[in-house]
Amino acid sequence: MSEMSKAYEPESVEGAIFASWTEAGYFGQSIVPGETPFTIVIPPPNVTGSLHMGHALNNTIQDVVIRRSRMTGRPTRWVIGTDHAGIATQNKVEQKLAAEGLSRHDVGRERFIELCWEWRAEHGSTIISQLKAMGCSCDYADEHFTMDEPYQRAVKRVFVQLFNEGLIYRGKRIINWCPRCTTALSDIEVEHEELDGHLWHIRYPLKEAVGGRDHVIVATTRPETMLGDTCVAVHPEDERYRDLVGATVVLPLLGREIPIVADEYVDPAFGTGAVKVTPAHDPNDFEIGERHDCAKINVLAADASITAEGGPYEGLDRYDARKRVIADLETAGLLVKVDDHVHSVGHCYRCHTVVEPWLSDQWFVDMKPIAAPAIECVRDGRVSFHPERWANVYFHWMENIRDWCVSRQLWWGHQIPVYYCDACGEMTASETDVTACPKCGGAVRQDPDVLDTWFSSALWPFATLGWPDETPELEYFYPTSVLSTARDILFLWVARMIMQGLKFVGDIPYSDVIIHPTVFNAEGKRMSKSLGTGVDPLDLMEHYGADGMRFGLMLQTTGSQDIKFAEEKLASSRNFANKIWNASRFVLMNIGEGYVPGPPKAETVADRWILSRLSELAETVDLGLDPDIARAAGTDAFQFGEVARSLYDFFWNEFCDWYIELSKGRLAAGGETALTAQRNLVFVLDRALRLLHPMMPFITEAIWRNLPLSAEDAADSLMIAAWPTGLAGYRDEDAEASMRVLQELVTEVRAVRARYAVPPKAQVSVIVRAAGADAMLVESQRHYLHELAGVENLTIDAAAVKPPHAAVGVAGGAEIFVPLEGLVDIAAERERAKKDLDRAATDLDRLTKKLSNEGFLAKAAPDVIDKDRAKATELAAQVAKLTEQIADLAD
RNA sequence: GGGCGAUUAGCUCAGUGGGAGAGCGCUUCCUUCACACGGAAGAAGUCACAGGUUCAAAUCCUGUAUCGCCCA
Repeated sequence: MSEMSKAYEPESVEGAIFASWTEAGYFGQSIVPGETPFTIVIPPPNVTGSLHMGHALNNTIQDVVIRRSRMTGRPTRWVIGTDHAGIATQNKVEQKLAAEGLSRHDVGRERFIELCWEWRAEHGSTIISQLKAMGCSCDYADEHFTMDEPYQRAVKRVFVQLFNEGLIYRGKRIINWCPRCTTALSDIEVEHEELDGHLWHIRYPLKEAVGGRDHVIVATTRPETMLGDTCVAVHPEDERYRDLVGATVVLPLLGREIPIVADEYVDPAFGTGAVKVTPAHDPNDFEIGERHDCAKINVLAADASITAEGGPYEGLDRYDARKRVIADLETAGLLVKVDDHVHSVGHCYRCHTVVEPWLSDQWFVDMKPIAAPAIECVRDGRVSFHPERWANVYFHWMENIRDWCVSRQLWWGHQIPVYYCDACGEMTASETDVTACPKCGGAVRQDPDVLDTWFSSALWPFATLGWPDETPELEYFYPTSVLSTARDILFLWVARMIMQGLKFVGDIPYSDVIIHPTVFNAEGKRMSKSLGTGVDPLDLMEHYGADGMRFGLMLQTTGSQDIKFAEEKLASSRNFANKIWNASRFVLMNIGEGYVPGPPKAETVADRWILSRLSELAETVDLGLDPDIARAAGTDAFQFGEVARSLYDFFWNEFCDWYIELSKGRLAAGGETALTAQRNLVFVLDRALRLLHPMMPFITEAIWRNLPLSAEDAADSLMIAAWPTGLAGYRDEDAEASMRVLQELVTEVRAVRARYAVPPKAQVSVIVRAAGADAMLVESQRHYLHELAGVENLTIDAAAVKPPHAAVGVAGGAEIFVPLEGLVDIAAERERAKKDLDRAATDLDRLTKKLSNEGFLAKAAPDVIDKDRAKATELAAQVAKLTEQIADLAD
């Protein structure tokens, strides 16, 4: 493969590799009877969206898991598609219309929906193509959309069944209203933010004085809502107001007469202890109003301007109305004081407009009966969260669940399948279109509202597999295996998918939920396109390659709930890709024409060592990526950061830095020696590329196709090649211990060379003072010292004497002398040796104390004591040697 | 108000009972034959703070501080 460039160039590789996967049809996986499938449904990205860092991370995670699974031979399916995103899509199309000076009302509902479909056809595949650029191995041929015709059937089926079971109802309630989107929102679509505001104290005059008092003072954060006040409430036990209960107040500005009521809800310690009650504009006031039978006067229109109920303030925007109300109260001498006050204000999660609690007719799902089994399946372990702590967040929300407002005053979405008969008042829910009232035969009209987008996306894990039909896909792939998502989606989606899956399919939607960290920018701020604090994954892929971006993200994916995005990790990942490329280039360049593939042979210590290290790596990767293996081992699954680091360390610090270097001499030797070295290099590289593939699919595929493999190892593509197994037998503690000593020896000699600036090509003589097993070990590694440290004459002698002009060092049980006539600075050597001695003596001291501690000897694990004893023995020897060396260096 | 997370080298972070680690940055040396997106050697930490448990604590417990997130 002489055509391999000197540096890895992702842009010249990625497109062709992806095209080859597509052409070979590796993405779509069909049913294989008898095999256990592995399935992931993508959390459907918003159809209006484009790839952001959260997507990049989440989809890398899914691809890593699914690629590994595919290589283990399980039939895999990664279901892909997008979400119709009611509010967001409607906003996009309305913006387009606004540019032409039109509103959706100008074009009408039917045409508007057509325009939404057109918009989707034009822009809806953006994010899918970006997933392809990332290398994601989704089943692209089976793309879904939450407004597809079959999907619409699923939504209707769910709605009608819930309706018929009495679990969906219509009611006039206080809901969260976004006056910009002009729709209701559910509680969890409202984002609360602490804002600096004021607490206005307002004098409400009594109609008739009571006990000499002619007014009551109320405190409010929202003075404009006084236009809708229908009572004033005080706590029943509040002595200050007891005699005022039952009295009548004349509402300032409007003159409406309203009662003073006593209600337990009022907190006597807040404000003045007397609160104005606006039942149509506050959920708590609504409750008070219900208890005391007060009127509910709606003073806000859908756009948050004042209605005719607001008298002279009609037509004013809510904030202008506030200013006018305050000014008028002040003029009237009714504004007592204004305090600064921090309070929590709800904002629309889509457009960040301040939402209004608003009284209106909406559809609700009764959640408690559906929630119970969904709590149970997490309690009993059928569904696991990763990290585990998210289960507690889930429980807390599910156990305090409130009814879900599912109607939205939008046009784009699933129109509520309920039909009203004006003649007899009958209300019919139906999966099929209703044209006449089933009761009286009169004309019907369908409810104009649509369902919350999340209502439909909650069905995603089974609606994408064909439900409500009993398809073979549903039978085979459901329940799915893993769901990966961000923590802010836990309630919006995960909880609801579990509830709906259990309710409608009778089984959990997936067994493992990954809650991945949130990606923040380098300053720890939320990434936002509008604030310009975001980073575009496409730019990152251009700079670092898709693999570099993926691997850099995986390095940062730890158990922490936040990632402060570190671009330098992507840079080091790009460098890592280049390292992989060049190490592979080296291996391929050193395989001759006549190379015959064959199995590896653990011939040398280095061979045994690298195979042992490879074996441990494979185990780490399996534990980190396979939830079943992790469960069996009792460890936490999905350790992406640890897996990435292990791969990096193995490939760079072990395979490249040591094993490849140690193989150079053998390759040069030719014959059988070279052949064994070649086969071992190919074997380790092959297995390493397989293990790396899920995280770095492009570069590993590009290299792997050029490896000369035996028939049993070969495959058409790395993507479908076998996942490494059966490496456990290569574990070899002795080889690892020997290599540690060699590495110490080499590092010592190199350090001497660096200290005295010995030219790279110059050979040095080394005298090692060692006896017994230590001497044999060094002897066996004689040639390695030559190759790795430039050692020409190696003398191993138990009775060696330090030459006069020599640098000194200690490695394991051996002493090293490097004679450097004319170069050695005796005083500097002595200082350095003293420093080493200090360190060794301190460690030895600590260990000696520990080993003479009876508590330690009595209670510590035997292997810990043995280890410490061995260490103490070695340290004692080192101290003796260093002491002697220092004495020698005196002359 | 309740819950969760974080606090370890200049920066970003691993490490969850038994020798303080990585990447980036920094210092010195090296274009040697896979790679300068590289190699070799090195400097650098009161593991936030205070108690406690333990033979042994960065790691477990309690509390405090600071920062962040979620819920009410």
